[in-house]
Amino acid sequence: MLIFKAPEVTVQRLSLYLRALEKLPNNSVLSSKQFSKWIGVPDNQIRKDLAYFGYFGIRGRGYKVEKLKEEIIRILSLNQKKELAIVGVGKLGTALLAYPGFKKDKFQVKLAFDNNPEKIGKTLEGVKVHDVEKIPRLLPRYKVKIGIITTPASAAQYAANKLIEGKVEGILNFAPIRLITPDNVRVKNVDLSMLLEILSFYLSRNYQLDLSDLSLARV
Amino acid sequence: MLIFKAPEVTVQRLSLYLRALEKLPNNSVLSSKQFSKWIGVPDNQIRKDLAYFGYFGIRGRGYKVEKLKEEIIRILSLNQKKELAIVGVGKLGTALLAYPGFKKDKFQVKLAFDNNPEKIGKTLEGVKVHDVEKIPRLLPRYKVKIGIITTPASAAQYAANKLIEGKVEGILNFAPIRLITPDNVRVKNVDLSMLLEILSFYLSRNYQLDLSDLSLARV
DNA sequence: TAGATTGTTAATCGATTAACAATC
DNA sequence: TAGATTGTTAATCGATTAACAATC
Repeated sequence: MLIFKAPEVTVQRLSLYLRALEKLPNNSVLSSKQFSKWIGVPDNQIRKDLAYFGYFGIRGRGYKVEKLKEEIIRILSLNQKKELAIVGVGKLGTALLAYPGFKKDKFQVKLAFDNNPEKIGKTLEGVKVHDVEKIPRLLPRYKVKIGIITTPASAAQYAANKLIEGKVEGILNFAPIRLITPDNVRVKNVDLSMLLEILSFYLSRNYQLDLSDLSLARV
Repeated sequence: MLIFKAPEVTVQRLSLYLRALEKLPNNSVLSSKQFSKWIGVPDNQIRKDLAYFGYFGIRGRGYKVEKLKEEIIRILSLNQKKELAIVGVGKLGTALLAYPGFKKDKFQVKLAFDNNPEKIGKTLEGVKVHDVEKIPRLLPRYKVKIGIITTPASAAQYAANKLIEGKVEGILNFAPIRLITPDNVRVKNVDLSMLLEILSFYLSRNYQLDLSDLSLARV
């Protein structure tokens, strides 16, 4: 079946749907309308998002929770475990090593790297810290396809280059810098100071104009 | 002057522009074309983003770096220091307490909260940990307008409610849950497992179809 | 002045929302 | 069958990109 490529926001929402579905009993059935009301995403958007990948519902009835979960898991390819490597075990990197949000059954940090000789060889949160130079050699051995960069900005591009040499296909980047990567390596940035600056922008801005449905605002 | 409300992506890029501009000498002048080449954002988009807020350039010449920096700082209201509070001092919260990306001159964590009696009263990274129940009382005293939530998902909405009672206007949420907040409280989510799931989706998907400029893909 | 580049309007693109035929 | 809800097409909305008059 030929379909249009789904936009990334759709993939994002699939992840959201899955998380919600996991709170429901397997044998229940859910209409997009009910689902919409619960998670706050329009029902037609839910149906559209799913339609990019196939038809999973029953007309007149809704979606079987178990079936839908399975399908989303398959679409996101969460049926096989994903091994992770973290580069840069400062405070943030070390915290992420043991982050409970990375559910052990789906994502697991297998390798940690740093360039600080005092850290190399140590074991943090049960993960041994290696020299960054070893990234290209160790990654394939541990089947790591996703790297997490928690180095300072100055070291991030170098870390990315090593990860790319190690044949990762995805990078989660916490360093405040735009990485340069080949097209087949997807990067998701977590740019904390940018996020704070966005919040700063909206502080004390008056939303009354928005609420009145005017799209004009006075500077 | 009346202008259309700028979209959030524009605010996001302003933050990016500022970071880049800070690497240039104050007295230099930069055209949008040069800037574009450097940061990889189309020149007309740069001009459009800036035009939401005024006209800062010189026709035929470009933008004075110093002036542009000042304007963006003003737009993002980064000219006054922003105090932060962190709720939940587990590993991630503690790491963020000392996060160097929160430049001390712009953003500073003033308060930390937890509900664990063993942590309350301790001082971590130079910040004293208080009982979450004290959030509404302490926040105004420290002029905190932005809260960071690093609790488990199960405690996040309660933390958010307390922050809202304490009159925050922005929340940076690391818990994997969609918070419910009033319209005047902006939330930015950092959803690490969602980000990993997005990366997982794109793993091993072949981009050849994209590159050939077909927008059709075979499932 | 001639060349360059801004600020802004118009055209395009892509995602969201609305609407409804298909069908359980 | 009648009512409900999917899957999908069409309309709308909003952001990006293209184009260019204004002007340094």
